[in-house]
Amino acid sequence: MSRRILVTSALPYANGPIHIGHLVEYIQTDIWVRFQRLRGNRCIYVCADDAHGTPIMLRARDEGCEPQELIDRVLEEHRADFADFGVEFDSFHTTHSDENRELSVGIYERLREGGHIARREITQMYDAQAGMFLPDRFVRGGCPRCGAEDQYGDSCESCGATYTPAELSDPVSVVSETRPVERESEHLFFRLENFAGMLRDWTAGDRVQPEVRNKLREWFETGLRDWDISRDAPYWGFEIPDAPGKYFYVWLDAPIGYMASFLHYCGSTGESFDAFWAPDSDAEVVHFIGKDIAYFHTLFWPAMLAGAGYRTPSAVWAHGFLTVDGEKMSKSRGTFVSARTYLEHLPPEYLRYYYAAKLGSGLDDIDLNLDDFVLRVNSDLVGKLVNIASRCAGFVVKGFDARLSGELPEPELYAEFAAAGEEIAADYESREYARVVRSVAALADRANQYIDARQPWALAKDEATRDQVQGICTQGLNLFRVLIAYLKPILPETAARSEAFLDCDPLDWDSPREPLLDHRIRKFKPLLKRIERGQVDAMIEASRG
RNA sequence: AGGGCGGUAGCUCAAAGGUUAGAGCAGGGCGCUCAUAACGCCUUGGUUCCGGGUUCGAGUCCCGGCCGCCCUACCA
Repeated sequence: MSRRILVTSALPYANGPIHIGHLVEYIQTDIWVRFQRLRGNRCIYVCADDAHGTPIMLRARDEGCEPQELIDRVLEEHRADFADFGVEFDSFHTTHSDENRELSVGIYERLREGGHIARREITQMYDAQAGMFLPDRFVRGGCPRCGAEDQYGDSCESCGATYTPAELSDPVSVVSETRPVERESEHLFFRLENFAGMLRDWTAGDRVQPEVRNKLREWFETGLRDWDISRDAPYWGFEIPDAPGKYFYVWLDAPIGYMASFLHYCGSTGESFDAFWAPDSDAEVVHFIGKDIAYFHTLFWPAMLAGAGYRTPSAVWAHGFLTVDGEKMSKSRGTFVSARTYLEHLPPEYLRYYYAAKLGSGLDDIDLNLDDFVLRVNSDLVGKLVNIASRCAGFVVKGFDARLSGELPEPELYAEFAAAGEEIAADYESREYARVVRSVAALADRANQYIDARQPWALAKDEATRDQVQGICTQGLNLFRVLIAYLKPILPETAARSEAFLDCDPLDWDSPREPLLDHRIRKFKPLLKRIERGQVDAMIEASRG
């Protein structure tokens, strides 16, 4: 019986372009989604732009436009970037949508009715010049403990002290560059403590990774505090129905955006929303996120869902960050590469492949080593994998009218390749893509060894042995076909070109069971091009700023 | 500062406490010529970050350092 799975990636913030750091997550998720579909599972992949919050409001103000114009423009850019990287969403929506407003208000009201919302006065920094309350991060000043200059209003990057913005020496609003004042305001809070028991149970299983579970223990031990979910006008977001002039904090409606995007999908396809979100749903809901936002997704989010009468997620899977040549991405070093800039210099599948070659199931950061990237892609994909097809195709096309033989000379070898699919599938399922890539590369080596040992080029020269060449190349091409099937979640375009070359049905996970025999293939055209270090250098140069 | 995670060959990564720590790539040598200078065979390369400890046995477990990343609830 096939599974029904709703998959999400974290919502990119709608105030800037997608970059190669973001893409780790979307590529990781897309690979998993494509794998599930190839296995015959029903897998729906949704995402959205995170289109609310102070930074978007201020950015629009800076650009002299309405927030709506900004987020509309960014939405189109994001959609194009993802599409060009082969990230195949069923729905890429926006949190500033009717669906999200309806769901956010609904969840809020249910939480309120359940006694999970509290109101109380807090003191916050206020920028009189700009006429707005300031998030802690929008106040900068000297650290009260170590004296470091120009620190955020909530903590010091230099000594690690945590404090309130009022404690800073010489606090300055980053909005107006003036000194902010303290002002009282009533805020709404989500009473997370009400869900302490539920959350302990929920996080105890394998819904979260062991590293995250360790992390959560800390939160439980220090006690769950109320979560401030309102912001005062002016704020770009949804106004709270029973609190005029107050808006939902962007992080309240952001995860609800997952549901909203799915609801949007339901609207256009007739899929049942409740089948996935009702408390008794037997469908799976899986969130892919970065390790930095684990607590939003493993504390607030499941608690909100439980409190509002929805099902909780089946799993929340966090990944690490991207470094480039061992360091944080940096504009001055040119390693802060946008998705678009990458696409102007290199094919998207190479990045998909390289990320896959680095990704495991844990939270470790992954490194894009630019030298390694060039060598690895050229060696694995062109030198090993595509080479198998390239070296066999000519013999079959020229010598045998492009026709594959009626049987395999070494069915046992083929069976070994086909049998490897089980372990590879388990690795995809558990997000151990680096293991997938290693397994396939090892099989590609064996395929090349096979061809090397049989020496079809020598046999072709002798009339007595010429007939063996067709079988050997048929064997080689079938081994190639199996490997392409295994890599199809990572390299969808290459897989499509390979299917066209082999003139076979679209490959799925069961395709390797039956080899392609007594069948006409097409003329071979290079499936992938080798890359040169110069292309990477040009990309880095174009990203330097 | 506290907490979490990590540190293994030039590079990228593997190794349920158990042979002499392994692969791929890069480097060196040989072979081959079907293939996008692709492929095959052989080969160099290690104080497993440092210092202690537990154990018959430690890359792995414990303690203390160093380095990197993340979190610390109002950046998103």
